[in-house]
Parts: sequence; structure tokens; C-alpha cells
Amino acid sequence: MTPLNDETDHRPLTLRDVSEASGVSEMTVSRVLRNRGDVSDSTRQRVLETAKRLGYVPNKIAGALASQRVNLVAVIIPSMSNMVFPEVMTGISAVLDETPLQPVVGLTHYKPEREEAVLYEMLSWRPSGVIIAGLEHTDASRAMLRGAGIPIVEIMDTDGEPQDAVVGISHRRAGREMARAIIAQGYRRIGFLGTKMPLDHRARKRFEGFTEALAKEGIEVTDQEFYEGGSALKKGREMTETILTRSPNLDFLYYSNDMIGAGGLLYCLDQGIDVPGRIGLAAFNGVELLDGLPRQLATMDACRAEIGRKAAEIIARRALDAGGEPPPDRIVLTPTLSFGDTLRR
Amino acid sequence: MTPLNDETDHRPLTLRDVSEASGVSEMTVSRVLRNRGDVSDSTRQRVLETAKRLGYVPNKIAGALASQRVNLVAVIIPSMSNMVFPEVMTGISAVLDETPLQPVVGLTHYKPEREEAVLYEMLSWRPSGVIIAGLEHTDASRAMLRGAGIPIVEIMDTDGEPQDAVVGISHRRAGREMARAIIAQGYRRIGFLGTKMPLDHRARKRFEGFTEALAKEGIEVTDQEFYEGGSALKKGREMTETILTRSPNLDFLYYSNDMIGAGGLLYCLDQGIDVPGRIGLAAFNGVELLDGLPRQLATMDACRAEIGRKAAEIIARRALDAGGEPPPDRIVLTPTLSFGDTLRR
DNA sequence: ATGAAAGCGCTAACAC
DNA sequence: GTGTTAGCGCTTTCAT
Repeated sequence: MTPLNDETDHRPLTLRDVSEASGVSEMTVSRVLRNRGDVSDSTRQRVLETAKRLGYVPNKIAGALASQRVNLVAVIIPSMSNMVFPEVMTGISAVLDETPLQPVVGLTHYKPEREEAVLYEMLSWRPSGVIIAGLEHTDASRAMLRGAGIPIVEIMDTDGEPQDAVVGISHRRAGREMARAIIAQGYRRIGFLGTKMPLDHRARKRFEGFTEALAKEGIEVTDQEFYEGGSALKKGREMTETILTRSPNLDFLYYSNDMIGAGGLLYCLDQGIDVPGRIGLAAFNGVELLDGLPRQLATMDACRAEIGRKAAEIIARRALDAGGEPPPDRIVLTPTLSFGDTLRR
Repeated sequence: MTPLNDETDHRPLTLRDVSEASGVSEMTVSRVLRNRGDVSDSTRQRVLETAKRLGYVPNKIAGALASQRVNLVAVIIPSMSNMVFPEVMTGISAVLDETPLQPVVGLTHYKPEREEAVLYEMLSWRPSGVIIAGLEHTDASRAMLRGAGIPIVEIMDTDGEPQDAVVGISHRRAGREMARAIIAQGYRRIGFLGTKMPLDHRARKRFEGFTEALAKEGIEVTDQEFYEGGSALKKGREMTETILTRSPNLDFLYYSNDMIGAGGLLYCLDQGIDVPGRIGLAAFNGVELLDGLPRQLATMDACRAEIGRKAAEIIARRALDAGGEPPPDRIVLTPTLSFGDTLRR
């Protein structure tokens, strides 16, 4: 039996090694390993056995260069630490797992210049498609996206002009609808609690839609409070205490995300504040975590997994030019408002 | 001015295009773009300007094939949905961001055969190193790791034999220490709540260490309860209710992770159960989320960010053969026990 | 300081 | 069914 890859020799095995060890041409070995073209059963067996015995791992770099095909999909998102993007990833993976395509993630931390760098880096690997969060990008990023010549799907947000395809929800509308629901229930002195992130365009648009709908009813946000860093749950508690101390007459608190909303809810329960009688609460995202809280927080789901799925489908269809109806280039999902136990009705 | 990359022609630009447009050889363009070797300032300027104007993005595939160098580090972990691995990633990124190396993540979902597939896939891109969670792998995976000829760091767990380097904590010891602390405080009728995951070896080892230390004092786990899927916080609530209904005489509950522990804590508070008087609670991980709870849950931190940092340092030192003292091949971190408010002392 | 030639490991296209 | 040839777009090495 031919010895296994010699431990002292650290040159990785090549197709040629398998070819020589099995007495078959490199080309045929390549065909076997990719299940391409006709190969007799006997040679196929021999090649597979040899490749396995030697521990051959194909070199995708060479393969990609020769075939001009890279089965990678660049996924560019702000962060993995809040619960929203992991769920988007789940949706993307669920779809791509059925294809030869593979997601590769790059993180921007909500910084446009980092997004630009990450995009450049990923495009230099010549992926089959790009899924990127948001519609706001630097000029250079937009130029790269346009020039890449591959399918691009911008996700999460539909309030703006996409470069190519887009899948998401309207955050302005989400903010407006929440405001309307709050007003309809008779709340009038409304506080807003959010993150200090001027570059989180989705949160900004929700807030804009929110204030816009309030303004239509002649109402203004009574007080606001912002945070950055740290445990969002804890910050939610602290901010709630701060804002209620400063503006004790507030009768509603709208949080820009569920985690701080959950903190606020726990704080109110601790303090024995009557929710939603004395004060109502609502947030945004619809994260699973909320299920475990003592009360259900009012929220609006962001359709995260669905966005991931749809985006991946667009990439898959276009990159693999699978037959059938091509998916539309613009998919606007509709978030549902859950009243939970913290928004009376 | 030469026109920008023609929109109708979707062939990506090559070094040759930049070479022709700038009137400099491909080789010199390459040198400029990589800051290698001596290039006169005038040509450097001209090349950079041309590359930018054309929107040239280098092809790393070709570059990697020619140079036999890939600045990618494969990171293979079970999941991103619990809070533990995102923090490990933060540690890894913090270190790699200072180097030319870049992490690429693959997810196994705690399935050995998936780990094998992911590893194969990643190795086929010829990364500069591998960081992989756990010490338990299929035979084929171990063969691949050994044969890859690149630095390998197994992380999280130190109870076993690594292929190469290892950074982590002893989960057996973590379980033992928690058991000793619980016994020392006089608790005797102890329940265990965990996940239905025979393949989560770290959780298994913690449990083994836990029961082993109890056994030394002649104590056995009185009752246990397991869950799978769904919101961990909610499951923690439900399981706690179930186990306390079935075994009302329990005086301590040990949870295999913080999220279900937090659910259990919220349940006990809801029910007005005296914690830690009537019943004590403890969990594992030290996740940030716990900071926002009404009471601090007793837990043991898993040194997640530190593990990521140390692992990345080992890879960076070895792959870039930076000078200086090479880090040791085996780093055993010591988790700290936080008593919080749910384990009396 | 710059260029020319050779080749990285594989696959497309074409023979046989 | 199998083999041969010619690159893929870069970088290495060596020449100038």
C-alpha cells in the first residue's frame, strides 16, 4: 500500500499525485472528483479510492481560476451580536444549503469605510453574488457593486434606490404604523429610547416615520434617551429609569430595539408600574428572546429569516441561472404588529 | 479621460488593463498595488491613479495561486445563535485585525459529519491556519487537520488530546468547582437542567465533572430535565416549572447555560420563590445578558473573548512567523465563579 | 527601477 | 471513455 501523505513533506497533494498513484490522467481524476462527464465505473472507483487513501483535498483556488467560477456568496452585514443578523443568516443558509453556493460573511460594524474595505476584500475573491445590508453606501462602494458584474441584493430596507435587487421592509412605514397604533390606544405623552448610532439608517428611518405619524396628529415626542455599548438589556433598564425620572408624566415608551425594550419592561415590573395601564411599551424586531419574558412586549417583527431566504433565492436563481420564473428584483415584506401585553387595545 | 469600466462589458478588469492604461508593465503595476520592491514615485502615482480610475479590484484567486499564500484563517464553530461563539469571534477578530489575516467562519451545528464537510470545504481554499471548536472530531477530520500542514488551534476545551495547539478551559473542572461551591453552601437536593445534545461535549464534560464532585460527597443529582430547540429563555421557564412540580423538594437548580438559567430565575421571581433561600440557582457562561436581569444569576465565565484572542495570536505568530517568543501550544484558562444573588454564601 | 519568462494547480475545449 | 493542449490572472525569479 502506498504510504499516506508523508508527514515530513508538507507540500499539499495535487491532482497530479492522485493521477500518478491511480495511473489515470489528471483530467480523468478531475472529472471523477467533480462528477462531470462520462467516466467508467471501474476507473471512478479506483480514483475515488486513491484520492481518499492519499487524503487529497482539491485546491479550489486553482479550480476557481481555471473555471472562472467561485461558488461563494459575499454577505456583508453590520454585526452578529444583536439577534437580528444571525437570523438573516439562518434564512440565507437554509436556501444556499440546497445549492452549491456558500455564504461568506463580512462585518462592517455600521461603519461605511469598513463596509467599503470589506466589500473590496470580498470582491477580490470574485464571488458569485453579493448580499449586503442597507441601501446607503459610499460612492466607491456603489461603484464597486455596479462594476462587479454579479447579482447584488441589498437587504433589510426598501426606503431608497437599490443598485440592483432589494429585499426588505419599509422602516419608515414600520415607525409610522407603530405610532398610529399607539395614538389609537389613547397614549399621548410618548418617550423614545434608542441607540446613539447616526449610521444605523434603519433605526433612523423608523424614528422618522414614527415622529412623522405623530406630527400628523399634532403630537411630538415628549422626551428621548440614547445609549451606546454595554449590555442592551441593562441599558434598557437604566435608560427607562432615567427617562421616567426626568419625565414622570410619560404614558408610553417606544424602544428602537427589543433588547432595550425587554430591559425597560423588566424595570417597570420591578418597580410595580402598571403596564400597559399607567404606561405602555413597544419595541421593534420580534426577537425570540421576548417569548421568555414575564409579559409579552409589543413589537413589530422585521421578517429577518424571510429576508435572508428571499435574498438567497434571488442570488441562487441568477447565479446558477436555474430555470423557472426569475424572482422579482424588489421584494417588500410587511411586518406584523404584535400588541403583546404592553400596548393596551 | 479613458472611460470607466464599460458597463456593457462585464469581464472584470485585470492587471493587464491597468498596465495598458498606465503604460507600465504588469509586473510594475503588481508591485505598486502590493507595496513591494522599489518603484519610482512618479510611476507609483500614475499606476495608483489609473487603478482607481478604472475601478480595478485585484483577483486574489490568481494572486493566491501564484504566491501560494492565502491570508485566510478558517474558524470552525458549532453555531452563532447562542451568545458564546460571537464573543469568541470578537476576540479572534480583535487580534487578526492587526494582521493581514482574515477569519472565515464555518458552522457545524454540533454535527460531526457537517464539521467534516465544512473542514474539507475550507481546507480546499488553502487557509493559513485553522481554529476549530472542541477536541472531538471524526477520524477523517483528524486526518485532514494533521495533513494540512498549517497551524491548527482547537479551542474551548482542554480535556483531551489536541492535534496541535489548544486554548480553552477544563469543563470537567468547571463542573466540579460549581458542585463544590453548591455543596459548601449547604444545598443537598440538586436538580440539573440542560440541553438534549449528546454531541455538545463541553456541556457533557461539565455535567460529568459536576456529578463526579457530588459523588465524592455522597450526593446524587436528584432530578434532571432536558430541552431542545425554541427560545432558551422560555424553555428555561418551562423546564423549571416542570422539574419543581415533579420534585418540589429540590433546593438547588444547576443549568447548563445562562439563557435557560435566566428563564429559570425569571420563573422563580414570578412565582415569588425565595432565591437563594428556598432554592439556589446557578448556570454557566457569564453572558452579558445576565447583567440586565433583576437579580444576578450565579455563573462561571467561559473566558470566551480571551480564548478567541489567544487562539488568533497562536495562528498569527506561526503563520506570519513574526519574531519574538512563540506562544505556548497549550493554554488552559481559569474561569471565575460569580456567586451573584442566587447562590447564598 | 523595470521588464520577460515561467509556472502556481486546475479545468475548458478539443482530439482520439 | 479518456487524453492532450492551452490557458485562467497573477507572482516569483532572474535579467537588464
